[in-house]
Amino acid sequence: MAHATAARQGAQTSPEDHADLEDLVGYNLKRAYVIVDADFRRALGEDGLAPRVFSALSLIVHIPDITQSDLARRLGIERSGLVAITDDLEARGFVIRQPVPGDRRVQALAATKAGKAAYLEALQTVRAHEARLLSDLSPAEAETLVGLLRKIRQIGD
Amino acid sequence: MAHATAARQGAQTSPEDHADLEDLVGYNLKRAYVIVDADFRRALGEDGLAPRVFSALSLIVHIPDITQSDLARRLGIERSGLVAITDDLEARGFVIRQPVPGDRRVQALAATKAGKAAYLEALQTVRAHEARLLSDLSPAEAETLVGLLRKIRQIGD
DNA sequence: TATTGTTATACTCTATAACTATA
DNA sequence: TATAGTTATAGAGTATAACAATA
Repeated sequence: MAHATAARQGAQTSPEDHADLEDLVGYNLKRAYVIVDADFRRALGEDGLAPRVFSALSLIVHIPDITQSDLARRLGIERSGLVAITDDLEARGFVIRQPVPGDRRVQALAATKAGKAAYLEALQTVRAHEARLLSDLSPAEAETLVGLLRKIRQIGD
Repeated sequence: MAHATAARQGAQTSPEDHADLEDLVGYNLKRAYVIVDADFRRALGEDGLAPRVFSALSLIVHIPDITQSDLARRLGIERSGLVAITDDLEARGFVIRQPVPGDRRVQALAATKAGKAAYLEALQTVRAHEARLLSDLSPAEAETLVGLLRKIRQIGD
């Protein structure tokens, strides 16, 4: 049925009109994401924090003694994916895994002094990167963009 | 210098405030992208077109005899990445590689009848997926979102 | 039985570099 | 020399499934 409808519409589609793709939210979302992601990595440098590592560090700094499971849930990724991220942060001396009294399965993540300082420095770099990348958007537009993206995020819960 | 500034701000940051991350465009962009990408794949099914294959097919349908190099440039990826995409579309019988008279290095890509029909059917599925995912956004908001994402894309040129 | 952290494994997407055949 | 398509390869990022320790 969908096929027949599609075929019927096909007769009306001119070959030169390629607005299809450019009008899709998903396509624009991905293209924008790729640009922002690449610029983030460029801004933080070859040996800098990867986006996902920066995000994890941010939550660890702000939520003391967060567990890996909780962190994974908040970041929207699987628990198993957090191991490499935590290893990365631990190897840099930014985070330590701490035993939790009362539940020996759990390891609480805590940012070290160096980790907190590194986070705040990275945050400034990230904010500069975003300011540069969003220079064509007014502050109001940037806020609108974040609000609209959050609406999409809420549906995906 | 940036370090000293960051350290100074650190003293003012309360541990409970984790607006940092949630206010960053990049973070929201990625989270939204992940959701839309996953729903796209779900909508088109296990053996359906992957997002990048759908995008390529869209351009091939709309720009007859486009070359792979041109297509790669328009999609913002490397030439080498297009080989697998073209192989995929060719294996499905949706696209053929055609020799171009006058330059034997080039292979023009052309959508078959089946390819055109499959594209239009997929487009309907994609539009339904986007309508579902963007149900919390008004048509005006969706348009605003696309406009803002395009502004980001333009900077990354 | 369920949960936490972990490992092993595989898959997608992408890039870089080098090759070939042409130009 | 330069370009189009291709191959080989590697590196992120992610998921799934299974495991040991613990609850």
